Amino acid sequence: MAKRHTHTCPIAGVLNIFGDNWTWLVIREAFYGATRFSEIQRNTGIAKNVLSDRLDVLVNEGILVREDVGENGTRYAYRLTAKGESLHPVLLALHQWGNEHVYGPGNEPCLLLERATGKPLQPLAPISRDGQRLTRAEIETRPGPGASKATVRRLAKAESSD
Amino acid sequence: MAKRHTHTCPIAGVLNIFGDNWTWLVIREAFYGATRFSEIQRNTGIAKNVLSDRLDVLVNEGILVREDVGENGTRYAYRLTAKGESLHPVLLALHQWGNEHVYGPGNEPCLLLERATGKPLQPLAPISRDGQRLTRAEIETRPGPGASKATVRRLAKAESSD
DNA sequence: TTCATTTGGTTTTAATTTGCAACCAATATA
DNA sequence: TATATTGGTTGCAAATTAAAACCAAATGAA
Repeated sequence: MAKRHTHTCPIAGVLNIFGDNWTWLVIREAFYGATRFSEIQRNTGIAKNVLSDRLDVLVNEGILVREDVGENGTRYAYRLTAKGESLHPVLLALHQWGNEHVYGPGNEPCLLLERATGKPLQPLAPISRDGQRLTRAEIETRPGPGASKATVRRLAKAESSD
Repeated sequence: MAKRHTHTCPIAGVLNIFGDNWTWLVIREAFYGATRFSEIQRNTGIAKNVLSDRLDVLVNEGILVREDVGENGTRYAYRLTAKGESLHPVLLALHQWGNEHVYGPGNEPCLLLERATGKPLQPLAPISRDGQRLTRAEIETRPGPGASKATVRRLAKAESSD
């Protein structure tokens, strides 16, 4: 978290919020249903001061909300907002990669299944309008309305070298 | 990168490799086609000693390979392995989230399009065997063959509280 | 052939961040 | 009233990072 990325890039933008380890683990906890400070701390092993800081960041970014439970006291619940929930595909992709490449088939700590059938969830993949899986080559990366000049140059070069 | 996560969890496992900011930017560079040390350094702004360290990690993890170009000299190219390429869905998910939630519609620095049609790539989402989008509630998270006792307890609690 | 430049780093140093333990205020419980 | 729990904050030592200087090998230019 030392240095902010200043170039105009969606990935760099995400990393300015989720720059460290712990932030993702906090998000994981939120998706697993942990809401309390102490609960998150226990489950992740994060230092209290760091957790405090990261929760502030996530609340300020509108990814979590801090609710006052019990009743006007020193008890709070942190919950995902809609913006937070929209991180689900990111988390799924990380989860599947971890199962496949960190632990490997047959050694997954935690499986993802379709609840209706009990079958393994298919690997997350980009899909075309007509439901076909898209390869990397079938996806074009193009400067958008918010592109900087550097981005335009960058992408021109990347596309031509592909 | 200070502390390794020790609990058995696919996400924690990924974070032990991709724990920091810079590692993801290096991966982004690899996907954009940057192969050279100096090129990656210019494009990311990462300090040379840190880049050196991160490239070593990625090569050791089998995510990049270091090839000797030019010919047996001091020139190298870093390229994604198949394992590295399999990070594509993660990167796409990050990219789409950044466009949507960091920059916002109409201000995306970098669009993702289906090359065949020029239409925006659909948001990455989990789909069922019969091609239906799955909500979070339709996905079950269950201890796998490599689960620790802690994971089993954890998930039992999470599922019951959903 | 000599000299400068580029590449891909390593080393050094200072500043920043982390992990850890101690502490604390406000409730809740016995 | 005393004690425990929750959700933090504070202070400090240790680890990590950023920035700059330095360097060896190979290439290119004169």
